[in-house]
Amino acid sequence: MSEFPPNDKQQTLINSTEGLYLVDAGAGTGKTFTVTRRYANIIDQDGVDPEDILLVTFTNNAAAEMRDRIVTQSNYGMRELTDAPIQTFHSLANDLLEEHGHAAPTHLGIDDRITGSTRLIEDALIEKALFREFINQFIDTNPQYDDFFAAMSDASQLLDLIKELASKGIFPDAEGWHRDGESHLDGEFEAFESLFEQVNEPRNDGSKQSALRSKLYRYGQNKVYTPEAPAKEEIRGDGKQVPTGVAARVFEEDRSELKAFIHDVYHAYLSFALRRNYLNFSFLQLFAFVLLCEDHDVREAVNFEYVMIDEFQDSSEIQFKLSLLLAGTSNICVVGDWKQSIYSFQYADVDNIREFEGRLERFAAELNSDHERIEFPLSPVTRRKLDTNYRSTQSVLDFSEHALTTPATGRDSVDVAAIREKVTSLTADASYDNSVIEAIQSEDEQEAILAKIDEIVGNDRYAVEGDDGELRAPKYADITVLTRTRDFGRELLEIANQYDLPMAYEGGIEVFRTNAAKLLLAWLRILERDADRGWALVLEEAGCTIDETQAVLKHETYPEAMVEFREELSELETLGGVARRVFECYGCEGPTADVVLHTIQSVQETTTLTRGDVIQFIEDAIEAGSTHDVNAGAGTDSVTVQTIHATKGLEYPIVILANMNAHKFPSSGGRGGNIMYTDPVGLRQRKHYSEAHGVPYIYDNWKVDVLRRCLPREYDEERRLLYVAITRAENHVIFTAGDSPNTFIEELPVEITDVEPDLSSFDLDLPESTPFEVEITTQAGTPRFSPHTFIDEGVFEDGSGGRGMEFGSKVHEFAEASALGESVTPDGRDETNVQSLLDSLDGDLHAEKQAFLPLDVDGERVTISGVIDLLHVTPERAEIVDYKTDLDRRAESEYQKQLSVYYHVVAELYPDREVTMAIFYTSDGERKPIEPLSKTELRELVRGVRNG
DNA sequence: TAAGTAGGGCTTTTT
DNA sequence: GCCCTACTTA
Repeated sequence: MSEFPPNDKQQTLINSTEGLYLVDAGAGTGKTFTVTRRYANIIDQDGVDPEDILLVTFTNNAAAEMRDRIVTQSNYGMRELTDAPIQTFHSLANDLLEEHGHAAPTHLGIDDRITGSTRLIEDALIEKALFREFINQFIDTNPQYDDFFAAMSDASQLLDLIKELASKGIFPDAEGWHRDGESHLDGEFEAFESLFEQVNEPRNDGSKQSALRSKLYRYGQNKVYTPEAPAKEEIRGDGKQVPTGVAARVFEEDRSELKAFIHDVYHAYLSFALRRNYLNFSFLQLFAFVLLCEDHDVREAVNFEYVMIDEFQDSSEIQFKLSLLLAGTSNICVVGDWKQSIYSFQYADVDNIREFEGRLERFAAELNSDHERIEFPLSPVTRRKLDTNYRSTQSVLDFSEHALTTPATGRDSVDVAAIREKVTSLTADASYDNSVIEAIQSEDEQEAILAKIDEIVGNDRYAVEGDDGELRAPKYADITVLTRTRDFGRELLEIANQYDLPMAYEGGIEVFRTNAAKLLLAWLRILERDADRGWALVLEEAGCTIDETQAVLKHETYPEAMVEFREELSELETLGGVARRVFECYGCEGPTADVVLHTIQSVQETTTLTRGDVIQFIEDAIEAGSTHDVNAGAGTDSVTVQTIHATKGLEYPIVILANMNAHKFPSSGGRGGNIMYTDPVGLRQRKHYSEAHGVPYIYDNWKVDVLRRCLPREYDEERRLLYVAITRAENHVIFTAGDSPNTFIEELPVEITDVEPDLSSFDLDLPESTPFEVEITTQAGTPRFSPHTFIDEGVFEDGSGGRGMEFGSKVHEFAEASALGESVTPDGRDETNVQSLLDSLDGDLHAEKQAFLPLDVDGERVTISGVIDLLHVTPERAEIVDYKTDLDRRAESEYQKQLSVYYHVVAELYPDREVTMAIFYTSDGERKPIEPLSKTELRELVRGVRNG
């Protein structure tokens, strides 16, 4: 960035030191430069000391950089600024608690102290392990909450909820909730109702049902509701809209017990953490807030005369409130760019910057409700803009704006005019504009990326600006590959290594998703209980096909060398030793394996985990994709791969925006995952538990099912992510996609070119073979054709699939309910038919059974397999039932072929029974008998498939 | 021909 | 849970 001297707008801001400022500083507009200059300007005034100015950043790196730059721009030296409050919210909170906050927990009715030895738990996985320890203990000592835990699939999700509440400033105290916290848990009916009405508007001038009604057409499917749950027809109504009364009906619920439960878990966990002498990031801010809120002397003692907050779009609700408590005057300056707000999962709330004035008023009023805590005036707020971009060409800047208004899905409608109005367009400072903006698509996307990089390097078409300001041909180091997911980047890196293309991954790697960690997990599973899941992976690694693996698992004929290795491992005393031996055996070395080893050892040291717990820990780590920094020594001239989130603030001459594929880039917005969630619908539990007929049983909560459908999916943050990625580029932007380009890339004003990657000039360097040579001698290993293969080959028409599986699980559900003496209200056509079918049957039911039929075709052994929807066995008969909708009736003859595969298997299984087949139609409940084809006829079919 | 219904495939980011 | 696509219905 060449921004010397400051431009007019920067200079104005640098000079405006008194009063409230909201600064819209877009990408590459010299924000850091201006902020540090402003800081230098303030500090050079008479009577102002470094400790009077708070400068908040969001990363420690940013804080260090700010400090460096201030030193070069002010009369102060590094030594004088060492203790200056230029830091993150978290480290500020840490300092505050250390100095003044030992008694902070008492304000929440917790009789424990924060001490100098209180640790900060930074590793999310370690905290999760500690939380699990806590919650198990809590469950044991609080039997009154058994109902709640019974309805939860994973109690550790409560930790996410606690952290979310903490980020909003909702804390428990001894009696209830701190200050007005509880009101946020109740939700607001008006807010919910307006959401409800929005999604319940009929579309196409009233001729089309509302989005909500459309979504609810599957209400109750694969669900078991309590008998009081209204029928689908009642919920959906018979017009174009869901009846208005439904909004109130789903909202109204007595949540007092649920709130009490959450309160007690939350409060007990805070106590547990303090007792065990640790805090997490959230609790650091929580106690700092409580301290500043309740201890008026401390608050007044730490007040700052000037407050500056950088990257304000990344702040959370509690951080906004903390800022107000920390400010002693109205000299507050927040700097940020709403277009770059991409950290909502870290509780960043983009409305802090978008609705700045409104929130300022509201938060201050809340804080002043019982005591004058914010004493300075809240207006006027002066808005300022920085709009000269020193990074990119005008082409890149103009193009980047499209990202903010691009529909993310086929039906996503964007209010283009409204967004454009809020965007401050940037003007490029660059004197040239040579940008190439292009998109490529290939079945082998990763190879295509490597080929593209090879094409770019040394190519004047992609010229970049050199240190002397002249354009020159690009090097590897000029290129960065940005992806949304770490997965893709890691795989790309592996392939690049195979082709010897210089590439380095920057940022945290999901070390537990590497092969080394998966192998370790597999062997631990084998040691623990000979688990099939462990053996399967180990066998696969040794080169077994899926069929061979299945055969080995079934007969437990594990290869001798592997059994010996297991014995060897079982004699090792520590898990660290096991890990080391496994890695040694498979030749896993290097920094990644070291990190896995180190983490396993430290988990065992800090907690009291058994081997089974460690298995669970690794499973969590894989699932959570938890990352650890790995120092992979990269060469000097190499391509950088990183996630978009990791690149904020950085810039590269050439950006390759990869993996622009459907289901990859525009991912789930909205809210999901947690079983409990808040705002605007209040605290809810997804399932609830009830005692019926003395047998515990869990029902789905129909109200939550409806509520969730009222909360629309938002893609705004996805668009901003795309924007952030594009604005990293100084000169060129290249999008890449596989065979399913997403809507974004298709809607952006860039042409997509199909390419065939040519990597023939590279030397392919494949990894070594595995340590176990396995020879499997069973019938398995021959090609196996499933009915789906037939479909793929065009022998059967498409149209089979999910219904049968759904039917199978329905059968389980209903049968289980019936065994428990439950009465489940059949809801909808499918359920009614399942129920009537079950009523008409006696004997044994087998749902979702897989069958394999071996056939000799032209002297070769071929196995055909498939899933049986339902097998009904009585002493006399065995009936195969396939479940179809009316939709499929026309394909009856095709299903006859499929069912016949099962027929012969069942006939062999039950030689003394009469085997029959039937298709059960859901539309009218008709049960239609089907005649089986002979083996000869099936052989003919296989021949047809194989000969094309 | 537009609207409604059903089935298949997918599901992340980290101070 | 949601989007896309294929199919049915009025």
